[in-house]
Amino acid sequence: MDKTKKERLAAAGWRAGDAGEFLDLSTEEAAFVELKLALADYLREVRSRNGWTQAQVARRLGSSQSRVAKMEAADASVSIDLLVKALLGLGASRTEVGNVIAKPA
Amino acid sequence: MDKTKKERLAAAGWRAGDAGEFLDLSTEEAAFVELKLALADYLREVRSRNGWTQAQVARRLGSSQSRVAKMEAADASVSIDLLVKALLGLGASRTEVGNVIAKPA
DNA sequence: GAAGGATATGTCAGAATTGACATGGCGTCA
DNA sequence: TGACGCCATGTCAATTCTGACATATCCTTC
Repeated sequence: MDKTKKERLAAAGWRAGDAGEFLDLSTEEAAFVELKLALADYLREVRSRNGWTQAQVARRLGSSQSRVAKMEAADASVSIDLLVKALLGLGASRTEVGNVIAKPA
Repeated sequence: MDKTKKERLAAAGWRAGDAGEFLDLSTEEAAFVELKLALADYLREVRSRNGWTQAQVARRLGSSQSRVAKMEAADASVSIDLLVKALLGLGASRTEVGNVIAKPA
């Protein structure tokens, strides 16, 4: 199973329980994917909490609706850098970002 | 002042106090750089705590000594993804990474 | 069930990141 | 002084990421 497929699957429906349950993710790979999912989920939460559309968020960040959708889906083409920059750009603090990453879902 | 120069300066000697003191970093840019510096510093700490050389760490991570040096220097060519993967690869937990990011230096 | 707004997915050219190599600097030891 | 180990910096080809566009899928509301 290639890396793309793994991230795709993980991003798709494996937020219940540990990602990498019967996927062949090493523990570090699983931790990485989970960390990314946590940020993606939080991004969506911040957006909906403020009643924004993906297009509005995209405008704020100087990006596009499709990329915001991919961010929220933790798509394989989205980096942690992008997610962190997006959260900071929407007003989240460094501490807030850290807590999202640290907290076990 | 361009982005590269800013990160370079910040990475060089501005860990005392807030980066972006008299640099023209916006608050989000400053938060991003500080976050990156925190991870870089922690990487160096983990390495020295274990008594490893940069070359040894590089071997463990499947990278090179020069890239590890750049990671620890929070070089502009280093992504947060790379820093996070490095820390996880050296045995740090997701929570540990989150705490490093969250803690106000 | 057509229309419209919102979100999802595929693709791609341009930009950014990465491992590797070369080389330079620094401290230590003989 | 020279040799050696460790860290820093510059460069670059290959890979990966990103914004943008096109298009598809969902929901509501009428």
